[in-house]
Amino acid sequence: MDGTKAILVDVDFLQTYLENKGISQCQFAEEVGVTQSTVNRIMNGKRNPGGKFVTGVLQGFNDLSFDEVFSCSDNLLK
Amino acid sequence: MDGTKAILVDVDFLQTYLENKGISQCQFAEEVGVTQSTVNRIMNGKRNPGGKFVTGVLQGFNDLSFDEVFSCSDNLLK
DNA sequence: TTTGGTAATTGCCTTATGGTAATAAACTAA
DNA sequence: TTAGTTTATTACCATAAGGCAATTACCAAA
Repeated sequence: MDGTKAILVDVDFLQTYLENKGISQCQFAEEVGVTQSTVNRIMNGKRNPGGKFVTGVLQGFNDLSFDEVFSCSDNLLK
Repeated sequence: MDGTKAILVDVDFLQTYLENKGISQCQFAEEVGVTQSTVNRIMNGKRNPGGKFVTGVLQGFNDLSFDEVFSCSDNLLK
């Protein structure tokens, strides 16, 4: 909706990762330290991930790296 | 002030990097796409870097990586 | 059919990020 | 000394992230 920069999530990658590990959106939320509502909004492109989400993912899943999951680009929110 | 997770900046690293390159806080701010006030607040630990700052740094300075400049830990704000 | 787990959604609220001045202190060069 | 640059600070404001709670829909297993 605007041209501001934001951290983006590779939703497809994350989706696949979670499916392969059999982790539900709800479990994921808990591990990351945010609510299911927050995860869902981010996974469906209604919110950009903030510092709390990014940190939670990287701390909660040590096999994931910033560059794998996130990228830096322009805001794509609807 | 609280125990929430946030992205942190390696201020010493960034400070040194900018000094070595002879880049002022103001020039840096412009390159990153935020204001000098925002850069200053982040460099002095009064604000955590947000998505705009992180993205601006990584896009504006291709020789910098997320892992070099940032880390994921608990909020240290005063 | 009913239970249970999951994903999707939404309204309301709080807090954090970032902008916009504007100002002050410090330092350097002319 | 004065002008210019840089860093630090601050009050006020707008917007975005995230929580909370509740609801809906879907689908599989008992």
